[in-house]
Formats: sequence, C-alpha cells, structure tokens
Amino acid sequence: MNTQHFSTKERILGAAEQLFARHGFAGASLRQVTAAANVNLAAVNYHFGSKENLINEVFRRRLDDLNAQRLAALDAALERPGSSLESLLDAFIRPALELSLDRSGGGAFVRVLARAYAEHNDALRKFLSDNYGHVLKRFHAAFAQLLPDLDKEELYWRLDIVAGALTYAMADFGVIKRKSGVNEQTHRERYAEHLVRFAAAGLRAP
Amino acid sequence: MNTQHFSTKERILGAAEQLFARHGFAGASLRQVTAAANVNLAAVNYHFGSKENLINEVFRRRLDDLNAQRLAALDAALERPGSSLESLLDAFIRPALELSLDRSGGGAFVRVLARAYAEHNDALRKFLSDNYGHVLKRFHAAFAQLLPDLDKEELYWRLDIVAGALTYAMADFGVIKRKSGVNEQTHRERYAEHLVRFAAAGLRAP
DNA sequence: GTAGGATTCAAACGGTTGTTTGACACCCGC
DNA sequence: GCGGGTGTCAAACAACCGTTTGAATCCTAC
Repeated sequence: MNTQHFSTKERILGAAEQLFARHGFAGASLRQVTAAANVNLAAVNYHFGSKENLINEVFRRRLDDLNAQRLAALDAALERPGSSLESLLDAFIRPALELSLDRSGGGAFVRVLARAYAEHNDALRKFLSDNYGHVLKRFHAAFAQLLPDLDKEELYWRLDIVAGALTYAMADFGVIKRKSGVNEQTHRERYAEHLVRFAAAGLRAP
Repeated sequence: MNTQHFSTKERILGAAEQLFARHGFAGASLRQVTAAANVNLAAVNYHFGSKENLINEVFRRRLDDLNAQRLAALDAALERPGSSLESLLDAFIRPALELSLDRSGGGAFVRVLARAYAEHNDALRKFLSDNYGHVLKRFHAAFAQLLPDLDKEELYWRLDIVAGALTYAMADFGVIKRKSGVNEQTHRERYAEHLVRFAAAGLRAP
C-alpha cells in the first residue's frame, strides 16, 4: 500500500489517517506519519502548513463525501412511496458502514471519527458540527414526520442515542469479537441490520 | 479542590483523571498533572513507577467499585420476583450514571473510560477486558434467561450496542446540549430512563 | 536548452517529553 | 535525640516534538 503513484499529499493523508486511528492525534507524530508515507518530514508543513491543519484535511477528505451520500440516500428514501422508519435509518447508517468497509483507509477513518467524538477539543467539535450538524437536522425533520406523536425533544434524545450507538458500532468498539470464519464485510452488514432493527424499535417505544 | 488533606498519591490520581479526560493519555503531560496536583514532578515516578502505570491505576481506582456495584445491583434485581428486562438494564446503567454524577472526579472518569474504548491500545483493552469482561458475561446470562427465544449470539450483538450507547451517553458525547435550566443530575437521570426504555425495546425486537 | 517556479531533502532550531539523580527534609520507633 | 526509612525537591538527562531553513533537485513553459 501507499504505492508510489499516489501524490505526496495523498500519501500523507492516508498515513496520517492510519496513525491517528491507531495512536490518536497527539499520540501520532509527524515523524511517524512521514516515515509511513515514505515522504520527507518537511513535506507536511510544506503541503499542509501545520499538524493541526493536516488533521482537518484528514476529516474533510472523507466527511464531504459521507454527508453527500447520506443526504442523497435520504432524498431517495423520501421519494419512494411509503417510506418507513427502517428505510430512513438505513439511509443514515449504510453510507457510514460502506465507508467503514471501503478499501484504502475508510475503515481507519471511522476510528478517527470516533476519536474526534471522544475529544473534548472545541475546534474539532465545531469543525464536525459545521460539516455534520445540518445532516442531523434534515434527518430529524424526516423522522419527525413519521413519528408525529413523539415529542420533538424526545426525538432528539433518541436520535442522539442512535448516533452514539452508530459511532460505537462503526469504530468496532465492541469487545465481542466476530465469529471466526465470518469475513469483515458480512460482519459489518449484519451489524447494520441489527442496528437498524434495534434503533427502529427504540424509536417506536411508547 | 485537591485540597491539602489528600495524600500525594490521591492528588495525582485526581489530577491525572481530570487531565486525561480533557486532553487524552498522550495529550496530558506529567508536568501538567503534577502542576494541577500541586506536587513535585518526580512524585509520579516515585509513587507509580511510570506514566503507563499511572494510567492503569486511574482505571483501577474506579473500575473495581463500578463492577462491584453493577453485580450487586444485578443480584438484587434477580432476587426480586418477576424481574423484567428494564430492571436488569437499570442494574447495568444506574451505577455508571451514579458514578458519572459523583462529586470529585467521577464525571471526568467516564470520559476517560470512553477514551479508553476509543483507543486501540491493546494493553489497555486487555486491562479493561480483565476487569470488565466477567460482568458483561453475567449480564448476558441474566438477559438470556429473560429472552429464551433470542439467539445467544444475537443477544451479544444487542448487548454490545447497548454498552456502546451507554458509553456514549455517559461520556456526554452528544452534540445535543441539554435544555438550559435543567441541571446536570436531572439531565442524566432522564437520559438513563430514555436509554433503558430504548434498550429494552431494542432487545425485544423480533 | 534553459530559466524559474514547485517540490524534496538533510540538517538544525528551540521547546517539551518521561525519567533519573542526589541532596535535602520529614517523621516515627527505639 | 537520633538513626533510618519515607517522601519531597530542584536540576539535569537523553530523546523526541513541531517547525524552519536553505540548498539541491525536479518539472514545466518558453
């Protein structure tokens, strides 16, 4: 991996993603990153200006896509007649699961994303809210239409729990290891189905 | 806080907990910790041997208690006739919520715990599994009796999601801020009720 | 082919990291 | 009261951190 035909910037972003996932933002040094990317140490500051900006670019590269896919899936679900709770949840969850399955680094990125949630770092939270907040709002509006009897604030509570459980699931936080013999893709897809059913039941709870 | 009548070891543990929660394990330096604890820099290596061992002790101080309380609550719930899914979930969730509400650092610790989940650090995962795994096993057995039609592996999936959502909730990951005017205790207790109902519905899903 | 901007490189910058040292103060049992 | 373990302290250690520098190299446009 990180073969030579990728540009220096791309190799740095890929290596940074891997190492931030494994050791955290403070724990991964630029020397580790540049060594893994097979790139000179000074290249990071030349191409990205600073370590902090490199972190932001690692997020931007994936989040723009993820948000767009989620909104597209939501629109598609809303256009289909008779959209159910399950179809909306699937629109939210599936793009994230697919990202986590994507070859060349998507799996590492979701762990980076989970780290970002764990960080209390205000700048990072603001960055994520700017790129993420309006997506959650659109989903909230769609769910509200399907659950007219549910208090709006209560719905926020429950969507928050769903988003939390999803973050947890995507990052493979679970201590329970997958059955040997079942490959990663099947493992994640079954997890997605379970999560959708679980979340739908939770949202429907009286 | 960190008044003088606490021992040096206790002051270090308290300060480390706060700073690990705020900046992570790599992000918080021993100089920050010892300064916050009003203690000499060398005291950490004198009392704990190394930074890594200090991290372990920060966990041990709280986890022993949390595990004991959860198991006690589980036993109490099982002795009462007609135990429900909700009462078992409450036994799992309430001690953690109470810890997160505890004065003098418990709230910081749950954020440290969430960080530990986000870390891929194998040594830390093993440490947590050693202190945490048997509790999850006992809860799994109790839930299995109440849900005889649910496949054992499926139950593991769902409990994993519950544990993930709980970790998320405890660490106050949510982007949704609590309504102003509602104090922290009420906020958390309502979150616990929502989580119990949500989780029970999810576990009962066909 | 050669000028000139873009990129890479080794080296060094000042500052911070975890850890160690040895001298110094404390305090309790004899 | 005094010796000896226990704890504290300022200082220094080597290693590592993010960043900067200026020369060397590459690549493209003319």
